[in-house]
Amino acid sequence: MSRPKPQKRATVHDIAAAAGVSRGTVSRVLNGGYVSAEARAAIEAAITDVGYVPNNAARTLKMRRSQAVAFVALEPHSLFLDDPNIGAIMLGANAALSLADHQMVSLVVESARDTERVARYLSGGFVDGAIVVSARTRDPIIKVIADLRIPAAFVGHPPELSDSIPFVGIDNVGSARSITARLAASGRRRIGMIAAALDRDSGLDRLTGFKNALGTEFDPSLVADVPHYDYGSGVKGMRLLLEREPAIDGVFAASDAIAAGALEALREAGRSVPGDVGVVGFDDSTWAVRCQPQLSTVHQPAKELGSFAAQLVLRQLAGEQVEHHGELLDTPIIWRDSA
Amino acid sequence: MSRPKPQKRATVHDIAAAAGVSRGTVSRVLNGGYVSAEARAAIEAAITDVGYVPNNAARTLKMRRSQAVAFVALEPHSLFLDDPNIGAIMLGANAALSLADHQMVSLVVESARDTERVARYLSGGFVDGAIVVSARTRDPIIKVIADLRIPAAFVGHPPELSDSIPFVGIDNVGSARSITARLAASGRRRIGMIAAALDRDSGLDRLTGFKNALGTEFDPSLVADVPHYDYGSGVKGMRLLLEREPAIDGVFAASDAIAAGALEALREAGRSVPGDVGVVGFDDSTWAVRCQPQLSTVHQPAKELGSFAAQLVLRQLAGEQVEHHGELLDTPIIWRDSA
DNA sequence: TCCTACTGTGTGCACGTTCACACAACCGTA
DNA sequence: TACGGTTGTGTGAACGTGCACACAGTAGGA
Repeated sequence: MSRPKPQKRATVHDIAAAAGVSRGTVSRVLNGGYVSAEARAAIEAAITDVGYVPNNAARTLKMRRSQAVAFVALEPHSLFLDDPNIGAIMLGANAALSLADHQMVSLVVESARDTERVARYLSGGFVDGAIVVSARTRDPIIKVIADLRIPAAFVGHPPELSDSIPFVGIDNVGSARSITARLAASGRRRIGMIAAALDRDSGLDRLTGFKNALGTEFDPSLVADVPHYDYGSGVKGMRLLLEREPAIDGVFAASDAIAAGALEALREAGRSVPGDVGVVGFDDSTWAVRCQPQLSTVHQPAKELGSFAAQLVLRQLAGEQVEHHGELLDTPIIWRDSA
Repeated sequence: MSRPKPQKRATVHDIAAAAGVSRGTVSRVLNGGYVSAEARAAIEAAITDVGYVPNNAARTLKMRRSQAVAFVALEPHSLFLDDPNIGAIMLGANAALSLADHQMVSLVVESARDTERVARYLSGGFVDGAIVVSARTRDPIIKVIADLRIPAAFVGHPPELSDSIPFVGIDNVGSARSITARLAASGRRRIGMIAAALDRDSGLDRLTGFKNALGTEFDPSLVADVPHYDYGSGVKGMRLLLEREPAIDGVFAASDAIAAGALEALREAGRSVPGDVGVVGFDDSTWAVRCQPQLSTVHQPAKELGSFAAQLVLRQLAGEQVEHHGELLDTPIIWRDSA
């Protein structure tokens, strides 16, 4: 296997030689310390002259600090292609890390092969901490991260074995209960739910909140269980509900994408929204305002989630002892036209 | 500023001591070489015993290879929130790099501050190469990458100063021409375009293709110029076109998101699609099948673009001399219901 | 004059890894 | 017996950086 040429690059030694000083003085120019004006000038000239850039690998090795934090995205297929929130979470995290002069590097885990490689990457000293998004309870990477004892934070409900790792999320149970209650308060009698991702806490919690809101009126036959938070699942779920209960007049969809699909199925069945059926979603993603009619939904503060998770990691990096029970951000209900 | 505890981790020295051998032998177990069965067994036992993981920073420093490739996303706001393609491109690149046992780390550039920090990261030896997506011609990071002489590849049309950097893209001019021609062939007389992102080559090229297809029939007043590839721009652009030419009967939208917005504006104006107006989009993103009616559009092979760009970088990493004029992938036209 | 404080500079070492080299057994053959 | 090849192991150096330390010169005060 042919290796490429080493691509020789300037080091502190080279600029030291060029400026006629020692490596130590160069280091002091770069990192602060007592340096005479003429030495500083000569060194800075030499630096721009040879186009010197510090070698991060060496610096990291010595300092045990890489100034980088990983953003680990699990199940990226559904995440990147169906869930518009992930982008906002990333941007929020990036902004917060950027302010603290840290680099965010995002890692995509889509296969077992990836899990192993990412674990190697995380443990290898390239990053100081990790933000983990959308972890299924059973994902092996979680145990890896817990074992590494690397400063970390979860976005979303924490998996059970992560009691040592802080998290930030939203109150899925409470939010689902609130919006369902509001839907019921608008006079709807037969309210169903299209529940998704019941293998994840977010999915389970939204279902629980729905049950709580309806209390004794809850009818299990009015819950359609679909695998994903996506549009296609919404179409299928709504068709199923209409088949089971033609008199249905209210639907809580577990995500905006699902709600959009439900609207399509309702249109197909000749029902008007919100006239015949009231529909509410979850996320307040870009889906919500694209639909006809626009969706009433639960606002998920995606950017803030990313930003808060980044803070959690940064605080641990600063040596602070972070309380581990996590934080839930507010989720205001946005009432539009679909219910 | 308090630094966190060094978090002492096992090194080759530790396992060497635990197994009663020298560091060299441990290295040989890890990287291959002549090792006796009993030494190997003792070392492997010690490794799992202390939970040893190699330090990548040290390895990178010595080897001058990090086995990581950066995925640089410029303008992430519009990219992550409006353009569903970026996710697919990322996944394609990740899959290809994963197969070659490389780690993809994606970097988000959203401000000047980011540019500088990412430049430092790229040049600091943490990555062996870079894939750059959606580069505006004028983005400063491009010059940085060119100057670094790091193996790189662009997704999309290459900016002018990147003649030393290979790229993979699609034939925006040809694709736009083809789908416009097909729209014209279906009997439409007054065909307009909602053109977007004219500060990017993709945007300019799609407009050029549109002009080419219409030839002498091209009417500049039927081009609405909007800033972004997003839904809102589509709504505004279509309203503008309807105002300028009420008799318009065909529209080429520069993206599916724009086309979706155009459908909304047309619905609002009481026009039927495809009855009164035929609409075609570009990208074949998830938008295309969410719309009512579903969009006729140009399929953009997003996953393949990512994968191909990764190959370009990997080939350079393997020492291969890559031809620099780039490659254009096929973009079949998908004809659905909107025209 | 001597001591202390401050400014400025050079040298050695360590971070954890890989690799080249030296060397030591062992085996088969001349 | 002596030689060369194979298998197996240990040692030293180097990758590029930052920091502790040593040291030199100057200035001010006792």
